[in-house]
Amino acid sequence: MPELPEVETTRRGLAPHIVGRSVQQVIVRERRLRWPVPANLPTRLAGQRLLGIRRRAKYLLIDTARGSVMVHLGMSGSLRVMPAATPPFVHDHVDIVLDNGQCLRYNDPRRFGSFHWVLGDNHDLLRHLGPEPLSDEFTGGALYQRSRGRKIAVKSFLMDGKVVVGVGNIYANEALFMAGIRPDRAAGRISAARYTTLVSSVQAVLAGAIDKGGTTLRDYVGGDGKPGYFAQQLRVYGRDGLLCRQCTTVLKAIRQNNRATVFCPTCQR
DNA sequence: ATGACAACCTGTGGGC
DNA sequence: TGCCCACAGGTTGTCA
Repeated sequence: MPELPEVETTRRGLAPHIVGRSVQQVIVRERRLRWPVPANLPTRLAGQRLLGIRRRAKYLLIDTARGSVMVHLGMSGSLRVMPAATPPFVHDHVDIVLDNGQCLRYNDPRRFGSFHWVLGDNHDLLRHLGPEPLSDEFTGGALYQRSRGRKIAVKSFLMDGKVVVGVGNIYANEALFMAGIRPDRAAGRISAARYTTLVSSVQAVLAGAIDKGGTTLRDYVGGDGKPGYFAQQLRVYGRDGLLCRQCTTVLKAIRQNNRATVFCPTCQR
């Protein structure tokens, strides 16, 4: 479900409800996520005060004085704050019970998400991540250099977490449309100038989506339980067979690495 | 090193 | 109505 804007929206929604609170207990109903939920997580977390909540790529890091809980929402995960007494619904796998009668509840039908306990952000899953897309390190020049000699399609290149983090299928499609670049063009055959445009497009699309509270296609809700409204702004994703909003050409769908790609054959070259 | 692909899961929607 | 298949917002690991 979530790409970077949805994770960031979740982070912003949760922060006011959990930061400063202490953890009373942790209830793990289902350990079998992408990786098993660490057996010592409840012990590590119980009694700790939550000092802050950060995001790195699509990971959420909830800090305590002893270490941090690292949560990934995978494809279908969500985190919500609710009264701890709320009866658990199907796929409610983890509760972090707070000291005010509320709890932070993790739901994930597909169980592609994960929980880790990390110290000092030293974790293999964080180690090899590329730059944040909304940071100064994400530049056209860097993309251009890194792409030389690569035959991989530019869309796949853009979705490679070692190149830049947080750009998933929806926003890769949208950013390439905005930049006027065909998703199936070889990454190594795109000019420096066009990569500069692409960086701006990625940033504009992600920032715009964060501003709208993310994209709700089916059932995504942020930490405050509200859906996102970016779906109304989508130019190509999910619009194959419909007309390009810019030139009225019929949008074309292809599959790349078994993911849906939609683009305008006229506007994107 | 690179790039294509399978794998991990459940739920939903379309076609028949 | 029911059944089967394709597909869904992600990422890692394997293989050629």
